[in-house]
Amino acid sequence: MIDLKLLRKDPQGVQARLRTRGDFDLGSILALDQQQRHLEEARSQLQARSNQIGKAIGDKIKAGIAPQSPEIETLRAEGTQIKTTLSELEPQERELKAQLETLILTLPNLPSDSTPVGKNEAENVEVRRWGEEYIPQRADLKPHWDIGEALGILDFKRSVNVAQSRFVTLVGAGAALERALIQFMLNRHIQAGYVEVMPPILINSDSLQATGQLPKFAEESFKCDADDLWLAPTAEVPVTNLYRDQVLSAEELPIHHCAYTPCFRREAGSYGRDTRGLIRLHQFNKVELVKLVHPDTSAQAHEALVQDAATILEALKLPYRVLELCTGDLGFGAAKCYDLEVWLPSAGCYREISSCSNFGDFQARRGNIRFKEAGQKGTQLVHTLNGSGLAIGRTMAAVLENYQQPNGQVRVPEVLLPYLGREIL
RNA sequence: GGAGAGGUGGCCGAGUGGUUGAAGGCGCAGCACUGGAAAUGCUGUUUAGGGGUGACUCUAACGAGGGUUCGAAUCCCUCCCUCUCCGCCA
Repeated sequence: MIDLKLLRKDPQGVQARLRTRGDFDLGSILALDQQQRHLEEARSQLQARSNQIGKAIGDKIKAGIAPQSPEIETLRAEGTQIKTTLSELEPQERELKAQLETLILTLPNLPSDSTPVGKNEAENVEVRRWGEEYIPQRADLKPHWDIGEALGILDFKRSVNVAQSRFVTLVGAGAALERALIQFMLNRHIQAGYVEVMPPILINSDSLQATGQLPKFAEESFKCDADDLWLAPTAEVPVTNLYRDQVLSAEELPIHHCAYTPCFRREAGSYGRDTRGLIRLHQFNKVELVKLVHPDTSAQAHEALVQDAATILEALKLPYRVLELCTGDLGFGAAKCYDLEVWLPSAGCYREISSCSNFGDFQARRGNIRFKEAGQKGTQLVHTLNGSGLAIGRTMAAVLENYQQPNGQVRVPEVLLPYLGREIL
């Protein structure tokens, strides 16, 4: 959620920064805000008088004046009068506030000053590449689904029986590889200082609203209607929401978490895309990195987060590149975002495997996640960041494709040997 | 699923209609004491919104929403959540 005070103070400035992401109607928000404040002023003045009356009656009764005396009856009558007026103003104000909230919740975050301006993904900026010497140089490279099915470790067909299309069953070495990847990544991150958490993955609506998936992207998540709970689309949601409505002390920051969870996405609106393989499934595993930090350190924390995710790809010797997303391609809540894209030889291109975002105070304001500096008055909003470290299914795809051998076998990346206990899949 | 208890400030915890924004404690900050510290003593310390350049000021908030009343943390209703015991179950 963007800062309403900032919007009030500098509407042009906010408008200009938002325009780099699309068209948004700030005028009606400002108008509602002004109306609401007028009402609030009128209402609070009435309440002040009402409080006076209440106190005066109390004092008089205490002083021994009879409760039924005309003096008190007059005050009582005025009190009743005020109450009638208030009972009209209050619902109006509440309604305005609700409208205002609805509108402001649908506004995306302001891009950071350093985010390149651009219309869409074509204008993202490539920051660097790594590992081109590891790119397989052969003509007969197969896509990972062919490799996996031939080895009998990926079963898409029978998964349709069990669920739907866009689900997979991992068999034998496939399941073992998935587990190994999870374990390997978590161990790395824990070593780097992240505290592992295993959060609930059925989550409530407040949580989704705090991190920005609601109200705008309800159709992207699976919902258990009977219980008013949702399947987490990413561990970002439950992990960040561990701190919702809390006041942390400054010394508790920074908070670094890593988490393995399954993730569930409806992938509405991407029906034709990536229909085969592990790239776009309704259910997939992911190791996520989440940080809550002091605002002064969030930029560095972001760079470090990207590097922590990239380290995994380097350890697996998977070629990748780093993109900085332009304003037009930025996720809803992100102020700044780097994508890591891994090399997929069968497609001959890089595909997203991690998205590392700095949300600034956007999520913290929605989720009311604050911290207090010892000895200072008031509270401040934390900055939240997160990134995949990494998406397991896509990593598996990259491993199968980059490590495939001419005879159809797949070599196991060196760093996974201790986890898998075999050199060949 | 059945029975009961409860939701109060950063935390613990009092408080059943009128200076209760809320006792007390912890924590935190300042001061005193000390060579320095600990201990101790004193003082201060909620958040959010509005108005004002500012000192400051108004309002709201004791799980949420409604009701009674001139006045509600306190009484009534509805909902949500947590805990304990029993049952069932991975």
